[in-house]
Amino acid sequence: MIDPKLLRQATADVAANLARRGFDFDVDAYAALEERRKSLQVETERLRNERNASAKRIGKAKAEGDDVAPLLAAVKELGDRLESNEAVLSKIQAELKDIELGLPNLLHENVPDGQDEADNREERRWGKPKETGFAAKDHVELGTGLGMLDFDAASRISGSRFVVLAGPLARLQRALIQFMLDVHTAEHGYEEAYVPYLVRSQALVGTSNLPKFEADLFKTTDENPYYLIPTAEVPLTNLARETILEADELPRRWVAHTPCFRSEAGSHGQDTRGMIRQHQFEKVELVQVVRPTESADALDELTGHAEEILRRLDLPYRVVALCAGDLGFGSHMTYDIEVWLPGQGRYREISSCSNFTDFQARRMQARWRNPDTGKPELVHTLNGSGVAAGRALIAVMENYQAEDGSVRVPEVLKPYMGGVEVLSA
RNA sequence: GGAGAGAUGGCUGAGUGGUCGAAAGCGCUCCCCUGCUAAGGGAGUAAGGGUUAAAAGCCCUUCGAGGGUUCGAAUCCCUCUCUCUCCGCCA
Repeated sequence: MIDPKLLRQATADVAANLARRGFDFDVDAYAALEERRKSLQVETERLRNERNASAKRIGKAKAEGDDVAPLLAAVKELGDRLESNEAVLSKIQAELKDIELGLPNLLHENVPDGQDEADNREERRWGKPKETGFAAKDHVELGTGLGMLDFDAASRISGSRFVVLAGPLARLQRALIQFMLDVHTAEHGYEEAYVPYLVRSQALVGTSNLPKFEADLFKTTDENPYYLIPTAEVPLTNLARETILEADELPRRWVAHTPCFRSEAGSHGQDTRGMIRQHQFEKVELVQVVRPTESADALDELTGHAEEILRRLDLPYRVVALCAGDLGFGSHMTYDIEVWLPGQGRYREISSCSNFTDFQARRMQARWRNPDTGKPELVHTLNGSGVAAGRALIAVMENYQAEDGSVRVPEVLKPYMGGVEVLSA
């Protein structure tokens, strides 16, 4: 959520910033509603004050044994007026809240202009796509050739967009996850967490997946539903929910491996081949909760933590700054890391690192006590994939393939593979 | 799944219709005293919101959540959520 105060006072500036995303904010409708809210709230609070004062007088009169009947009559009419005012006010406040929850985050000034993926700005590249000397296979061909990747079995069990991994390939994914967790906890200062995979709607409102993106989520059917997490960002960021952290507790850094569940309604037709886009995939997620002044640096640092994983795996990648039109709803600034996939002959997203500033913190009332003011203030939250394990598996398969369809195990994963050094049929 | 108890400020915990945003303690901040770290004394210390250019001030809301009774609710009634204890079941 954008600061409601800022929204009121600088409505035009906010609208101009959001327009860079292609977001059309109806300023006049908002301003009219806000105007009504203001006059009605002032009046309602005045009536409440009157009512409270009367109630106090009655209490006092009673204590002194006076007749309270005339006082009671006077306050009756007040109550009716108050009631009708309150009803209208809460309706208007709910409408305003809906508007506020529907507004995306303000953009950082360094976010490039643009409408979609094609306008993202490349920041840097690491590693060079290797010359194989033969026609590189994609992960589907490699995996099915090894007999370790089975989409048919998955579809018989669960339908499309699921996969079954078998044997050493399943283990290779697990090795990737262990490796990433070890690096982030031992070297990058993250605390490992095990978190719920089913969450309540309020947790998703906190991270700004709800109310706007319900269609992307799986949910259970009862009247008080659980949602399956689309990313560990949801439970991890909500660890700071409704708390006031002391200054010396910041920054908080959490890492977790979880499965992620995405309905991805509307994405049909895209990436239908292979395991690029699945309803269920594994990911190691990094979350940071920091002081507001430190979030910009923290984003660079966090992105570097994710990059380090790819470097150690010796996977070529590039980093792009997402343009205004491609940026996620709650993000202030996002770097995507794209890994080289020889089978596709191009870079594909494997991590997305974002600074949410106070956007999520305001929704979940995640605060810290600023020693300068002594007052609780909103923290800034960040998250990034560190990295997506399913896609990392694809990248390893395609980048470490040999002409005969076998796949070498990357050096850093060998300790996790129980002696297996090559995956072969 | 069954039975019972509970949810109050950063924390512990009192409070069963008005003078309660809430005793006391801990913690924290400031001051005083004390010629050593210790100890003692005093004052202050919840959050959210409105009004304001901003602050001060004033006002509103909040004692798990939602609804109700009442002129007035932390306190009475209803529903829900969560926590704890015991039993059952289970990994």
